[in-house]
Amino acid sequence: MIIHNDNLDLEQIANSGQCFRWLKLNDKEWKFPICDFWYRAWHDENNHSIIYIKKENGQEINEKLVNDYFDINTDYRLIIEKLPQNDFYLKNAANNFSGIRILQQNLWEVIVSFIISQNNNIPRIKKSIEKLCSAVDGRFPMPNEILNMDLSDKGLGYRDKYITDSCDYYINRIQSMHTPISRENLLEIRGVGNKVADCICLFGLHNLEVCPIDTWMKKIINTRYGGVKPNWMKSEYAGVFQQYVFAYERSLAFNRTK
DNA sequence: CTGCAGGCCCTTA
DNA sequence: TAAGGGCCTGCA
Repeated sequence: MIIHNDNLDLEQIANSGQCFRWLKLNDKEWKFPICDFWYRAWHDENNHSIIYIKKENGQEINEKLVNDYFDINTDYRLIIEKLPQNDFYLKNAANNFSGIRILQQNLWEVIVSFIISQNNNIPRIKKSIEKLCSAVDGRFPMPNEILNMDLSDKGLGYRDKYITDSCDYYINRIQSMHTPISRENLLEIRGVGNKVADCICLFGLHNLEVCPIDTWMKKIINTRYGGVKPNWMKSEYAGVFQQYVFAYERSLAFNRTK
């Protein structure tokens, strides 16, 4: 399968922090899961806008499934055009990370992943998720499967009770819900506070207007905007803009420590 | 050895 | 409504 898109960069997406199960295979190839199956993708050597994708098991690809995952129906170029033109910091961030997209990942996986992410670092988050998956043959476990697991060896720390709580909540409430899941619903889960709920809304429910405020965003508000939350954080595509400045600020910090 | 990492819960005031 | 301590664990 071939995708042609100017606003899709595998490296930028993999490092954006919205997904924890992407694997870098070599200089150019990435491996990632969509709906219980693994895929592999790489950019054309001569044209970065061309992305080749194949399924690991060699089966034919359901192209709609992959297009939905990469949110191909959303035009990120148009979103970037909408950002405030007088905000040079945000413009610079968007220009440097215009290949980031908001993936449409499985809601359940997003819920668990971001509960694990609280007060945690990325290597350890990935390790915990990997251990959960390896208990069920490498796919992401369903709530009832997690409830049947021994969680003590998954490196979850004090979050283990939050995970079992979310399993109960998913089985008893979310699965049978007739109306769309709301932020208030998510906050009912023990271990889900404002920030985690926002991440689930953005990455699991694809609410692009939601802008999670984490320690990086707080730092950005303080150092770049004089302690006042800029209006774009409350705009229609605040979640997308958040991804741009998040990646940008982290790249600056990374270069400083090198 | 501390400090802390993409917070949240719980208790106080 | 706000402030502060405690929390699992691994890595710098």
